[in-house]
Amino acid sequence: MRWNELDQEPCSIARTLSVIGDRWTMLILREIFFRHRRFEEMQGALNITRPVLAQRLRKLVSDGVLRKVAYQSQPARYEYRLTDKGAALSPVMMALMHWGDTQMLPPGTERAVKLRHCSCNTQFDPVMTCSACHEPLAPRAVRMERRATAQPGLTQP
Amino acid sequence: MRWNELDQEPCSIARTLSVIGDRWTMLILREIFFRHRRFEEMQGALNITRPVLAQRLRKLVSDGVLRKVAYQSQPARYEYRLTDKGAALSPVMMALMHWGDTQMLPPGTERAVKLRHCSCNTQFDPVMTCSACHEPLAPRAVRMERRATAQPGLTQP
DNA sequence: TGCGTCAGTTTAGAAAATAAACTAACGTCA
DNA sequence: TGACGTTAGTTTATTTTCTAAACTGACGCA
Repeated sequence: MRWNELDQEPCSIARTLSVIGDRWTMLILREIFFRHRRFEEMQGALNITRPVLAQRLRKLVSDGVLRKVAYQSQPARYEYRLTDKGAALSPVMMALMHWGDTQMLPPGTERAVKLRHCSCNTQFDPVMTCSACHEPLAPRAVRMERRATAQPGLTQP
Repeated sequence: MRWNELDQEPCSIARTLSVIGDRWTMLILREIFFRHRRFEEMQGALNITRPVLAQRLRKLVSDGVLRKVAYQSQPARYEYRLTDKGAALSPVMMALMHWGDTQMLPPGTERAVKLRHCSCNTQFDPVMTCSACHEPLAPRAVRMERRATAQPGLTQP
């Protein structure tokens, strides 16, 4: 399978990865979540090459994750902001961050980034819970079940 | 920045992406979450090229996300299973899936994959909540705050 | 002996990323 | 007026990575 065929997959994980699953996109979005919204700002912070940054921003805009907002004219200059669709990625971002904090950090190391919940104004950890029973989801307490119908390219003999 | 320098970053998102942030790794892990654990099984289901699959599995094992478990000898054959560190990625997987379900699916389309919570035996949606107030986290209700200390390569004037 | 299965490796060509320089539109300073 | 700086890219040449297809090797089966 070629990467650009991925958005045709019936699986939501595949479709999501067709948007954010490459080497740089989530890091670009991290910068946006940090409110670094401009090209030079992101380029300097990430040390990403310019052609890749330009191409990724273009794709994120065309995928509806970011939108360009003019912050000056003459010359026209735009910054990149999250759409609602992009803001909806925050659970993904938090989950990535929390895994790094708990699984990749040498014990005793302080975390580089903290999360603050605006409505209760507290530092917190993100906890994934079950919409039915509202309990936290233990790592092996979840089964992913494929629908019975044919799923070309994904089924298994 | 080269991709292989990413695991040196102080940011947990960057460190996580150094493990799972490339084009194929999360799809391979999806197969493992679906309990497709063997090379041929994954290769057929994903239509990934064999050299890439072999290299990614090798890296996931060396990163401690998967482990090889013998399922026969003569010839020795191994399958790939999640370690605890790997199983801890399930919130990431669920978050990716939920974003795809809610943001990428044409309205009215049925979801290809459902989640079942073993302890309450119900189909559910994953809900990210605040560890402090236990409320669901609204998309824009979270602030990511960088620690004040110097973070080479990440700070911003 | 020959075929089939599984888990890869090898090789050649295509695609993508990197690094460094370049472009373009403007604003400022002198 | 002209040189320089800022911002947001694009261009070009080189390096790296990925793809596709074939090949390897250990065994089981008939």
